[in-house]
Amino acid sequence: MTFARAVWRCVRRIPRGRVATYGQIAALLGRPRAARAVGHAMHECPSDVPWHRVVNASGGISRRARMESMLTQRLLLLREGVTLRNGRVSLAHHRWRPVSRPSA
DNA sequence: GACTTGACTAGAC
DNA sequence: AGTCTAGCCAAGT
Repeated sequence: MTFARAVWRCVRRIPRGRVATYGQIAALLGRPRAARAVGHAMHECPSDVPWHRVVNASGGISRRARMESMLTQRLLLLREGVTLRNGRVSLAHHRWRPVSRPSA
């Protein structure tokens, strides 16, 4: 099992209308310092992964090569009822809080 | 196995 | 609050 697969599995658990940060995903997988690697994994995620529900620690949409991807992410989030202010999600209100953790 | 590349972050200005 | 910097980690060369 590659780290990337573990990331995708975790992201698939994020419910509609909720978001998680790269660092949060990393922590859930037992690798609190691997936020950057999570981003790397998201770069090549399968279509069944709700990648748009992953934002950076500031609640914003991280920069990437194709700006189109950023716009799409904003659209998908709005469609799910996630409100953005100044291009940022209010993590206090929309952050996903899983009940159980996959690793320990 | 060393080196490079990012959809990252916390801390310092 | 915005910008910069130094660590961070997995993947692909």
